[in-house]
Amino acid sequence: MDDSDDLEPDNRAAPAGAIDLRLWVRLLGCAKIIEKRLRRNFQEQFDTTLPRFDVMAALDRAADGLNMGALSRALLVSNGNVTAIVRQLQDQNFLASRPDPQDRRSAIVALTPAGKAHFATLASAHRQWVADALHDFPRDDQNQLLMLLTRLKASLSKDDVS
Amino acid sequence: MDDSDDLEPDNRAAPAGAIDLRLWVRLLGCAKIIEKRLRRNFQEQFDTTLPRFDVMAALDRAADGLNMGALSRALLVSNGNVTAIVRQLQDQNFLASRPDPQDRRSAIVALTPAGKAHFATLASAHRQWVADALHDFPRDDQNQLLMLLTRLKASLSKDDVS
DNA sequence: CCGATATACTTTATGCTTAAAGTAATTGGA
DNA sequence: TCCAATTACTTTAAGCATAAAGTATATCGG
Repeated sequence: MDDSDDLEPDNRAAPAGAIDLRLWVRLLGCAKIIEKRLRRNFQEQFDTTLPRFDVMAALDRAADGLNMGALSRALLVSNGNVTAIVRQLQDQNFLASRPDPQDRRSAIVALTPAGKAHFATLASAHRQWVADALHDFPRDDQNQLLMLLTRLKASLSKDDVS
Repeated sequence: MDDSDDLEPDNRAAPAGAIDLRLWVRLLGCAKIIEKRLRRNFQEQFDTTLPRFDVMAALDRAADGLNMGALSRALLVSNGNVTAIVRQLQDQNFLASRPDPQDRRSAIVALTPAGKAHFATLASAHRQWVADALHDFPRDDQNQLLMLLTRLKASLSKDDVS
C-alpha cells in the first residue's frame, strides 16, 4: 500500500494549513478505499452500482416517493445525473414514476414492490460489507470518529456554498 | 441541507452494523462536500480538475518522476485512467515523458519547469480552500480526527483486497 | 536461443458526474 | 388576460472511473 503520507513527523513547525491538508488527504483516502470495495462488491455480486443503490436507499426512506429535485438534493448529485440512473432502475422495474397531480412538470418516483424486495437484499449485503471494512477498527474509536465527523459535517454546513 | 441521517437517537438498540453504517455515511458525506467545493474551485479559478491536480501533486513529490504504474498506485486509480490525464497534461506542456532506459515498455513521467510553476500556484490555492473548508472546525477536533483517521486507514490496510 | 509467461501500458466499452443549454409547465405582475 | 420570469426536468458535451481486451517488451525455463 501507499504509505507516502504517513511521514512528516513534526507537526509543530508546520506552515498554516498543513494540518488541514493532512486531515483532508486522510479523510479522502479512507473514503476512497471503502468506496472502492463497495463498488466492486456491488458489481461482482449484484451486477449493479453504488449510485443505483444510493437512489434506491433514498427512495426506501421516503414512503411516498420523491421527485427528481428532492432526489438529487438528498444524494448531493447534480440534477441531470439522476435522470439516467432513474431511467435504468425504471427499465428494471425497480422504480415507478407517477405524475405529480399538483405540478405537471414534476413526476414522483417510488420503489415498486420488486424494488423494495431487491433493495432489502442489497442493503443487507451493503451493511455487511461496511461492517467487514470496519472490523479491525476498535468500537471506541468508531464512536469517537462518528462524533467528530458529525461535528465536522455541522461545521461544513455553516458556510455552505452549494 | 439534508439532515435525514441525523436522526435515530438511540444507539443502544441498534442492530449489528448500524454504527458502522452511520460512520460510513458520515465519512462519505463529509468527503463529498469538500471534494465538491474543491472541484468547483479548480474549474472556475484555474480551468482544471482535481484528478489533474492529483497527478501533478504525486509528481511534485517525486523529484525523478514516476512511471505510469507507480502513478496509478499512488493515486488509487486504475491503470488505464492515468493514461488520458497524463496525455492532457503533456499537451499543456506541464509534463514530460522520457523512456525508461532499463525497460522500454515503461516511460518515466515528470513535471516540466512550467509544470512545477503551475503546480505551485495550484497547490497554494488548494491549501487555502481546504483551510477555508475546515475553518469552523476546532483545532482540537482537527487533531483528534486526524489521529482517528490515521488509525482507520491503518486498520483498512490490514485486510486489503485491492 | 526460443517459446511461454509475465509485466507495463494503451485502448475500448460502459457508466457516473458536472455544467450548460434546451423544453415544458407554473407563477406572478402589468 | 397575457407575457415574462421562474422552476422542474432532460439532453448534451466533456471528463473521470473501471474492467477487460489488446500491444509491446521483458523474463525465465528448457
